Amino acid sequence: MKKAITLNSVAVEAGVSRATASLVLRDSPLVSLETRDRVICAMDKLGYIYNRGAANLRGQKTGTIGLVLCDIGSPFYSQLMLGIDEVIVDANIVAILVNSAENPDRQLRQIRRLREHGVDGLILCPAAGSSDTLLSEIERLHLPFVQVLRHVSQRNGNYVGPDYIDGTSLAVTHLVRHGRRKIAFLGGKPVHSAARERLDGFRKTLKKHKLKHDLIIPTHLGNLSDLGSFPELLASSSPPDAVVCYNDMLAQSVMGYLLARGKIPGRDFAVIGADDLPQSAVSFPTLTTIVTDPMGVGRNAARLLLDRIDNPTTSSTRILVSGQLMIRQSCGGQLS
Amino acid sequence: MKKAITLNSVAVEAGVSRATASLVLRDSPLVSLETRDRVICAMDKLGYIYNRGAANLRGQKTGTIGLVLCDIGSPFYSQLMLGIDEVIVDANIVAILVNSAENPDRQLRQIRRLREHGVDGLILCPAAGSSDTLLSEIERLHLPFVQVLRHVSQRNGNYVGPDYIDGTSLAVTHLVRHGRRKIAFLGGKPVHSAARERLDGFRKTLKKHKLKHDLIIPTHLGNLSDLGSFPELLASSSPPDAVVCYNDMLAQSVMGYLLARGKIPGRDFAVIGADDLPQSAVSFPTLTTIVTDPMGVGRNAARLLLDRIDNPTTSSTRILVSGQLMIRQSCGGQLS
DNA sequence: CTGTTAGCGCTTTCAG
DNA sequence: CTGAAAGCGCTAACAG
Repeated sequence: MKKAITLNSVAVEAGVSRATASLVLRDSPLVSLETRDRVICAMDKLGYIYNRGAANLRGQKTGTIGLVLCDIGSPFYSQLMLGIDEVIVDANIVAILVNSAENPDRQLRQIRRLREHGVDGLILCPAAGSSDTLLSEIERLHLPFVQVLRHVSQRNGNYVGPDYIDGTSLAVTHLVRHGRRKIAFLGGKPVHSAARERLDGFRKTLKKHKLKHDLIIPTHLGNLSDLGSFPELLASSSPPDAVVCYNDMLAQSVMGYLLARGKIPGRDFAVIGADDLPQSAVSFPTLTTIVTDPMGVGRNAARLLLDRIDNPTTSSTRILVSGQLMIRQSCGGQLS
Repeated sequence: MKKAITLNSVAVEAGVSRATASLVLRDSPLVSLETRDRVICAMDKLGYIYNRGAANLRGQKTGTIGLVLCDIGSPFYSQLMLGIDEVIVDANIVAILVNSAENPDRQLRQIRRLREHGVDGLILCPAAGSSDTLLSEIERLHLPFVQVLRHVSQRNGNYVGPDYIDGTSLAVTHLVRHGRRKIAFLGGKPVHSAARERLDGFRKTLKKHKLKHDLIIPTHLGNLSDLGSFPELLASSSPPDAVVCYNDMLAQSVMGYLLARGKIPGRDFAVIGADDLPQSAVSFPTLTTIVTDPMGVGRNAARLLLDRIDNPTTSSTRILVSGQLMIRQSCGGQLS
């Protein structure tokens, strides 16, 4: 390993002091043009690389944020990251990605690790089963944070997520308007706020229409081929005529299941998903879905976090990205 | 901002010197049990947080690696990250994720930024159109790196990727064996090695079977609804009877297109994808696909990088994760 | 087994 | 406009 090129060597090469070189680094207007040029030349010549680690030691901010997701394997989170990336890249900030894998212990370990690395803040999608002490844990670390998609507490902490209640409600209303009367909800147990809110919207709206609202079918969301008791229900003497799914992936799986049995979604049975993933626009049938705009959530979350990093004392904010329904063939749209 | 808790305050609290406390931090056996306990107690009591940034200033390694992807929005990359995460998490290493968005300039900027943050190495999926100076650029930064999925140069630099040539070849052979004679390739221009290798495997194998091998349809992969000239070709007087697609997402889109026109993939037309994404096992029809094992690629890449970080001088390694064909309904499998 | 002493590479007063 | 000097929090010899 050859000797590293430090700001000092640059300064020597340019014939100035280290302090002056440092000023050039940060585009300070206090340096003469001539000197600046000389320093910049020296940097190029030596192949100088700025050492942020050293700078961080003095300054407060590291220019990194932590991203704690519970399932980095899911396409939905990819979209979220895209939105986050879009805003942090302009702020010259970089994201450290860790995976809690829905495991609260691992989640905490990873958060601590992030803290050791000195991240300026955290975007966090709390693992299912996170205890409500999670937030105070993070606060004890003096880390600004914003929860996305799920929240641990109804009141505390910043939160950005889709309006699941409203979205699910829109979906149910749409189904009812299209004459569906026996509507099931497929997917997930109420293990976190995002699932609970969906179920709330589902029940509430069915109740409003005086319809049966207990057709809730849990599945293991990590496994797309798990449709829970849906097959049995479908084969029963009074099968449902529509299903709202936890997300698009599951909805696509249901559509596959129906098609394989000769039922055409959108004609014989209505299916609605949630998320509006790109593939939902090109499948057969195309999928009617609750738009949750993960990129938008990501953008908002990142912006909120950056703001909180600069103004740590501001009180908690919650941003609900309002949902809308993308109507396609699987319910309501024209089947070609 | 209250005074930060440093190792020094811990040492004072525990009544030892900073050096001793530092030893405790790193589980050195040179500290008496009794002292160790006292120090650990002090840490807990004070809520001490290890400052890696400061440690990095002395040591060589930061315990971070950079992950430079060209499209963090794609589900395929999610799987890759899952594999990488699996191995680095055990090594107590954390990944900084950046997105080149297929833009070589942005890619270089991001790599420089990672370097400033002191990453120990790089896992890099080179953006389409990366010039061959990219590798020397990175080497000049003294960064160990491994390319994944695509490579800039045939010979230089570590590389881990699926065996696209072989995989595509398997697909074509399978189609021929099932009586398909007019086989098209859908998706992508040969803008990077991963695309070129697919096309090579495609042409080579068709040639071997003495079949027409020029039915190559470029599409814009970022847009799933872009099927290029496929619709026209299908409507022409001598349409193809099978298509190998660049990836599963595109294959699903094609299947949607076919179904919407009353053609059943696997019966009237054969479709093969690539990647074996989870949804390909539950769609209708289920998708025959070239398994590229993104998680496996990720695992191998991460392992290779960690090895190269420890042994920087070792010569370049290339790992081809061999492909296989997952046979399902869209070609060869039983349509229920 | 524990303490002393130098730095790592940078920023930041404070004087020129 | 430029330089000198004092750290940021930690590790790594080297002495005790």
